[in-house]
Amino acid sequence: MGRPPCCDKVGIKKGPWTPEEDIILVSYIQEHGPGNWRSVPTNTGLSRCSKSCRLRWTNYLRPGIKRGNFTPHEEGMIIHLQALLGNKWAAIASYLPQRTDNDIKNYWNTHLKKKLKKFQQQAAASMDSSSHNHHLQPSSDYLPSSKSFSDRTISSSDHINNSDNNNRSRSQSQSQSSSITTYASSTENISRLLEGWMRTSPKPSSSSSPSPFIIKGSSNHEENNNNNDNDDDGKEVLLVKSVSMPALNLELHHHQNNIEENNSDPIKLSRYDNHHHNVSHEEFESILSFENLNAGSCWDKSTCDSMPNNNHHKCSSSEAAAAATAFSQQNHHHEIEEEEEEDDEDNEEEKKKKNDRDNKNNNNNENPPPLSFLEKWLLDENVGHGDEEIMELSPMF
DNA sequence: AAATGAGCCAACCGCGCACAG
DNA sequence: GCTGTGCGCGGTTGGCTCATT
Repeated sequence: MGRPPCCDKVGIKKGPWTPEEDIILVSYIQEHGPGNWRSVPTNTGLSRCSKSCRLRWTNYLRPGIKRGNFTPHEEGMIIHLQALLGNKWAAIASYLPQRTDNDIKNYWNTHLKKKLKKFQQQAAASMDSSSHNHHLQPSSDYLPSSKSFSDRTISSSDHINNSDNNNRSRSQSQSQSSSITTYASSTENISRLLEGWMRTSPKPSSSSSPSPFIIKGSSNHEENNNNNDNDDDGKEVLLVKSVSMPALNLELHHHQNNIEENNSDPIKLSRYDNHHHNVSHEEFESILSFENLNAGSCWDKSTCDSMPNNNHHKCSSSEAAAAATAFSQQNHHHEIEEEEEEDDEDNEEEKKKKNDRDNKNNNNNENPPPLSFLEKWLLDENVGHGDEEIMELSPMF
């Protein structure tokens, strides 16, 4: 007996959603909360299958979604996490609460894959040349200068990246211009649509699915990144999140206090997380440790074998991991440079502290396990980038 | 001006997992 | 333990726009 279709194929509308459909869907979810998707088409009269409704909501209508350009930080996150987790877009998206897995996946496929490939080639070339010097320098060193990956890519192939950037901006303007004719590209419509009701607490769903919203106090942090226009006046803002546990079932001990202090937000362990990432804290720490990430030669098969799901593609190349690490570091470095102009003193202090930590972690094995590269990175981001609220929603960080 | 190619992204499809009965 | 149902995930596609020829 074959699996029955999720819904009757007959009479099911496909293709782009219309404003009317969106309004209907949003109104329904406002009233009943997300979930129970099966009943949505029936109760709303939408000629869409339940999956389509869910997808439309999660990828587009859901409030708090950030669209548009990915920041260098986000790029670095994605590349890094992709190297670690493979194409686990949902898991990666859990680290970037404002981005949908679909968005990240698209961005990876259309931008980052190319960038990384190019970067790998450059890294390989650099390694070749450096091999003549009989020793492999740290990844952050064998990369030329302090220029960011993006910058270096531009310098090496301006036309490509310019076109890429142009594409991004083009895509932006395209979205805006095409919104005249292509409704699906306009988030503003939805934002306005949602604005009215987002500030009212949605009724708790009668079903077992809790409301995905948490109310967050007004925050300046939102201003820069949230394109959703929900907090344009700095009032109380509702941020989305059914905060699913970040991909690996981590319990980062030094964040535990924060979790406990802020445990008013229930943590929803997704099924995915529970069943696809049963990796121990130690394993992940080990995998993420700065040493492992930093030295391409350490990113060997044995390390890969300890990875969840043992995805070969994500570990198939130590260069990939090294490139990803270097990319992240370069991005991070680039951001620090940018920050320096604004907040020089604070960053100096932070960098000193960071260096101290790094030195301690690298030199003293008797100390508690070092912060993973990712942790440090994220922590530094949180300190140095008050405007980046990427991890803010995740109690893990 | 028209044809073609490339890039982008929203949406679809199929599969697998969890859970209730 | 089995079956049906609902949901989530990752891969892929289709259609749109812009750039190039």
